[in-house]
Amino acid sequence: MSRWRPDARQRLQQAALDLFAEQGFAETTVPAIAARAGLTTRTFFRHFADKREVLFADDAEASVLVAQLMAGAPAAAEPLTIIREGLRALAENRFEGRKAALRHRRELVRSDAGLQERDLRKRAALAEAIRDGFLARGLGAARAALLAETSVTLVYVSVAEWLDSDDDRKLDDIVGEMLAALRAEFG
Amino acid sequence: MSRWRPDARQRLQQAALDLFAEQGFAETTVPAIAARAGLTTRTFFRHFADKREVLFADDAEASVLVAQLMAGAPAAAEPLTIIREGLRALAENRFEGRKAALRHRRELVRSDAGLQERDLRKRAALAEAIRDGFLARGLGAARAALLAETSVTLVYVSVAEWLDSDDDRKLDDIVGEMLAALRAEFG
DNA sequence: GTCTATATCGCGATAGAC
DNA sequence: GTCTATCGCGATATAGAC
Repeated sequence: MSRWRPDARQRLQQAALDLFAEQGFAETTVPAIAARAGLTTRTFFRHFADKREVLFADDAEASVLVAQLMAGAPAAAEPLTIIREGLRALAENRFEGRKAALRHRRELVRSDAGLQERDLRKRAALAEAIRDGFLARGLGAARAALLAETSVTLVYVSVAEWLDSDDDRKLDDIVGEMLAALRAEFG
Repeated sequence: MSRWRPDARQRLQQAALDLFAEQGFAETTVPAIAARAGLTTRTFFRHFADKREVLFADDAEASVLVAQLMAGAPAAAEPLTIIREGLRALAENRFEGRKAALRHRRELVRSDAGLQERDLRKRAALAEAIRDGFLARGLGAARAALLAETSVTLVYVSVAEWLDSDDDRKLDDIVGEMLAALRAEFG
């Protein structure tokens, strides 16, 4: 029997999400989150670097997934093929099936400038992971950066369209359309 | 004889830049900035929303410039033409001739996560300005977003290359190369 | 776990500008 | 007189140090 109830991190996360939903992000203090989880403020900051991070804690997994995919792709694979396959895996693993939760988070992020900045940082981190993957595959710096940034653009524009739409279109189908649109634009 | 020395905003900005250079961003407190400018902390926050904003205060002008350019372009102009012309104007107006200062700012931004986030937000604001410009020209939402994000990618990847290079290449020439590279990639 | 620095913002008063 | 910039004081929350 342990001194602490388990899953402190999860409880903090849940408490935070609940309070954000109830009273908004800015109006929710860290002590309030910690109290609801039955923990101290100090413990909160041991699990999350700051209040914003609660909302993006598991976004880092996307970068890890991307790194694995890119390292595992055949040596001869074309960059564009890698991107298409990678976006498919990303859509399937990290987005599909979470539409409602992602919509909800999007609203929260829209309500606070600080959250928007953190969101952008996660996006930038994903771009870096992709860029590093291409660098590791021997591409030049500029080309790797260009491909990485464009990949992330595809993800974000597609996800936005997907979250806006009420039909049952698959995210990955939208990604395909966006890629086609991009090629039409710059072909 | 006035009660206040004029240019409070400029003095605050200069004091901040000096102190950031001397002791770093995180180590510089707002009271210290205000004191060096001969003002109070409260006055600092009336001019700048937060400590980070001092470094990016005039980035908003880029969005204004973009909005003007896009509104002024001929109705029949192709999106890609508008982008090419816009990036040329942007390079000329906001980057060319400021290489040393921009390099210095980049170092500062690299040193602090909060500054990185703010930098990304300014980048996002530029993308929004471009997207809005295309929307106003009647393009669909997805197409406008795709073109805007790609434009900003071109700017940032080009600027990074430009700041890294020690030769005298013009930023706009690098932009041209990047656009060509992008077309080669997705053509 | 406790303590504390410092960012940030609200409020009322004041001093010149127009 | 009204308007705006500034000051001075204070309150609170974040975040990090000890």
